[in-house]
Amino acid sequence: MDMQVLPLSFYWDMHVTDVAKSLLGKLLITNFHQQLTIGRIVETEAYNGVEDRASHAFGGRYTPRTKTMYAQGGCAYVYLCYGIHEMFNVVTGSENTPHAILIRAIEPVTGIAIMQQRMGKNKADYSIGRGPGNVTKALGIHRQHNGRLLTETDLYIADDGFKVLPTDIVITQRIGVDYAGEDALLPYRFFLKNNPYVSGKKR
DNA sequence: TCGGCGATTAGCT
DNA sequence: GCTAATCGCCGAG
Repeated sequence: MDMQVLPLSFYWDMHVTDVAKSLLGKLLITNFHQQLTIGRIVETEAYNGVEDRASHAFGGRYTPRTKTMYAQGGCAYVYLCYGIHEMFNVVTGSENTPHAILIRAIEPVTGIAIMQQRMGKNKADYSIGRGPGNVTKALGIHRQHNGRLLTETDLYIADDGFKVLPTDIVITQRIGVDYAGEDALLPYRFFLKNNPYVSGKKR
C-alpha cells in the first residue's frame, strides 16, 4: 500500500469546507508506544473561523483553549467536551485564521484489536470510531496532542489512494450546534454515504 | 471568585 | 426520548 503523508499545503490551499470534504477517505494514523492504529476518515464537520457562530473562535474569541485554532493549518486542535470526551480537530488555513475541522467518525483499518481494547469492548462493532468522542478514544488521542503538527511520525494523516466520488459524499447541517442560530443550518457536515461508522442523523 | 453549560455518549424507559 | 456523568471554559460581578 503506497501511502503519502498529506503535506502541510493540503491544509493551507483550500477553504475549510473543501478541506473537510477532501479529508473523507484519508487515513488518520496514530503510532503511540508502538501501538499502530489507523482509521479511514468517514465523517467531518467544518468550523468556519470568526464568522461562524458554532465555532469556538466566533467573533475572534482568543482564549487558552481556542489559541490552537489560530495556529497554522496542519496542526491538531484537541479539547475536552462535557468534561468527559476528547475531540480531535484539524486546523486549516494560515496562521491567525481560526478554521478547524472536527473528525466525527473513522472506519477502523489497522490495529482493530488495540482500538477495541481502548474502547473497553470484548468484540469489534460499529461503535468503534463512530462519533467524535469515540474517534479519539479508539486512536488514543488526548489533549496532550493539542497543537501537534500532523506530519509527525506518531500522529498524521495520509492518502492511500482511496477514491471518493462526489456522489459518495452526503452534505448536511452540523450536529449539536443548535446554540449557533442560523449558522446551525449551514451545510458544513460531510460523510461517506452508507458508511456504518457515520454518527448521528444520516441525512 | 462563581456558576452555567457544552462541537457527547451510553444506558435506561 | 430522557438524563447522568464530569470538568474546564468563560462571562458576569
